[in-house]
Amino acid sequence: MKARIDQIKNELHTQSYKLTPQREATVEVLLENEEDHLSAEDVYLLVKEKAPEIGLATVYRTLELLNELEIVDKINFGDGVSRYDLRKEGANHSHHHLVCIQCGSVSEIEEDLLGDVERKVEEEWIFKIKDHRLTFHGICSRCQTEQGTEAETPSLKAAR
Amino acid sequence: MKARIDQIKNELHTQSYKLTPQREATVEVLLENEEDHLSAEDVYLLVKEKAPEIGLATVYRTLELLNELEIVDKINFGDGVSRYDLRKEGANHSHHHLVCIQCGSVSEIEEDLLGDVERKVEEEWIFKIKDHRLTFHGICSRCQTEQGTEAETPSLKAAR
DNA sequence: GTATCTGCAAAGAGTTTGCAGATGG
DNA sequence: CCATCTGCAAACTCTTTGCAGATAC
Repeated sequence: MKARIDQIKNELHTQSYKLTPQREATVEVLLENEEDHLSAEDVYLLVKEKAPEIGLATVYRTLELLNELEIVDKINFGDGVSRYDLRKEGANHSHHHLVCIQCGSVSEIEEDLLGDVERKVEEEWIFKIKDHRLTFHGICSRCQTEQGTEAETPSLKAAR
Repeated sequence: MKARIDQIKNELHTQSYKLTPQREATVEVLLENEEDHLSAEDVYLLVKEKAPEIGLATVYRTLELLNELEIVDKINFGDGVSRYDLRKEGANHSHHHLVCIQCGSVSEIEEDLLGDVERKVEEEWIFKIKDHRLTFHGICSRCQTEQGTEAETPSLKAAR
């Protein structure tokens, strides 16, 4: 994790972006919550704990920047907010997501499931694939056993 | 198409929703533009040609209703707008999309490519899949040949 | 030193909602 | 008839932007 943060700092340097404390704190928050698909607001609140003077606009600007540098993926689960998901080191494809329509939890699948599918699409539709988004909506294992559990992740409003 | 519209009307009836001229016009527009991934605004402008008195709010309400009845899918390609995509007759899974990052065009893949993948996910992650969203981002066949074509679909702002 | 970055507040875009009047069944 | 639906405008939410002062390099 130490290594990863230095790597990101380095990436900023190389592209001659300044490494401000705000950007540093934002990256730290993203690393500390890698599993969590945070919205800009979520990130803002967490960064505020480290750097109380930060403004929401700066968080948006930083996330935007990190998205352009392909350090995070901006994703969207159909509720009204963008979420920001750290790319795995060296990954050039976004990973997949399982969104539970009962409790709202989101989990990740690292494994690349689309190798065969992509080969087929590139060939049959003559489409040069650069990235993909794959999300499954359904019932997570916990909700399948624990009947009738209510929303656990209030920040994820039900996809309308 | 005549059949499909009656089927949708029937669906509304069955659920005891009223069949107003506004709803009828909206459904017609969706059917006439099945290929087009219209935004609410797009739908509004098209419906206005048939029924000039309609309000944008009604379009939103109708699209929302059709989404709940699973007649349309509300989808999101990462630009700021929701798009509404008519489900194919009898389809219980959303189809797939190819979004060109050069010209912004969106095309569809009807074929279900995810059979094997879904079986694997359900088994290994113990996740009961109800629906999926699969979008590929890349270069469409036309842009691969015609070098440097500019945005053709101005309504699809580049995903930020 | 100075181009870049920041916080703030205001603006913008998309979507939702409250309400009073209209209307489909 | 009357519950549901509509148009309008205002409200709301998320995100972006303009600006003047601050700061990394």
